[in-house]
Amino acid sequence: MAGPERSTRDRLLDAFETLIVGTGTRGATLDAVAAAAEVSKGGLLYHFGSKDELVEGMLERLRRQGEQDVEKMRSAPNGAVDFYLETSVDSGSDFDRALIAAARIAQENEPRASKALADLREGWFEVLREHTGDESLARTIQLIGDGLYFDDTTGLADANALDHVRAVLRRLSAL
Amino acid sequence: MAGPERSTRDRLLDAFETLIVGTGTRGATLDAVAAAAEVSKGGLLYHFGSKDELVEGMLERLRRQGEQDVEKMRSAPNGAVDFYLETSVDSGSDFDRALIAAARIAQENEPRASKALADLREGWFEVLREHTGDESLARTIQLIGDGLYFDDTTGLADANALDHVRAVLRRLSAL
DNA sequence: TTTACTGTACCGTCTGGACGGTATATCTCC
DNA sequence: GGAGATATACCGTCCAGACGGTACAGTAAA
Repeated sequence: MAGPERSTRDRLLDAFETLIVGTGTRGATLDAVAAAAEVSKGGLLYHFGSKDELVEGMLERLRRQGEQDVEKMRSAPNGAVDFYLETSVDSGSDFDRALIAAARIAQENEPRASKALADLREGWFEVLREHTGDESLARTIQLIGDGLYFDDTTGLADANALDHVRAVLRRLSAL
Repeated sequence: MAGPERSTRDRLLDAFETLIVGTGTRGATLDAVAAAAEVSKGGLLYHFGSKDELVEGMLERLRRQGEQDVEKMRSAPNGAVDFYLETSVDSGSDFDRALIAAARIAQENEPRASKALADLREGWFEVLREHTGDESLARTIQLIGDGLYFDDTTGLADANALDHVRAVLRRLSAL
């Protein structure tokens, strides 16, 4: 374990997200989060005074990760559209995990989580519109990305989905 | 209240779904479901011996509703594709509610819910492929539908989304 | 001395579920 | 036809355990 020495705070957020993704918010109890991060419950509550602060901390980190992702998307070698679609299927990255966790929380009627996701989506949309020069197409691509994400996180994944989408987009751009 | 006399069983399932959709599975406690259905907790447990049986009952009803929906889609006057897209945004129907509730449960690592949804999606896909004669396009349309659903249930809805999709599809069919 | 924890003990509330009871309708045997 | 048995559809209470959170004494390192 000579890794990059992840801070306890980050390990707690990692554990929180992983539990939410794996078992839903029900499974992400304070005890479970502390145990998964190999920290005592007292230790968890030292960093995050309540479950709500844990959520807040997670969303804050997501926003930072999101800004970086939009940057990467903007300068992706194979183009923004392909970058967006490719990263819409869960690759298991930290960012994917944070995104799925936030979506789960958003569905529980948490306006802060919905807001964070909406802001992120706006960032992606801007880049998609710039690169396609077409609002309708940009929105449609974003919906396809959402669909890929949804399927992935609901156990409905289809390995060939991305190829089908690419085929259709190729036909469109041939116009 | 001269209505069609919904059975207690159905009212319990209605309440269960409504609570899941509104507040996530956390909010759908036995007490809350019983109260919402205006039945005592004992009464609930008479019809569904455990929370698991409540889930089972819900999925069973969803399967029946799903079969009917595929029938309707098959013979929709404006075509199957438009029917599918239009019913992918939450109209507040019983079927929509059941579908959203099932998706929530599926995300909690419940293989039975994932299976029920996957079967349903297969039914829709068959019809989409028949009507488009194109597997890639059918899959892509299905992804767009999933995206519409996801956005709707995550508080990210965009009123014009459907119009943008229609515009893109029109361009495609012009080929 | 401050920071970053560990560990244990505890509290009030909520949760799933068990259980005993009740009202009413239907069926059974004489 | 009347007495009793049985089934159906519930009600309301109780309990053990889990949960979020508090409190606090101790520790090891910088």
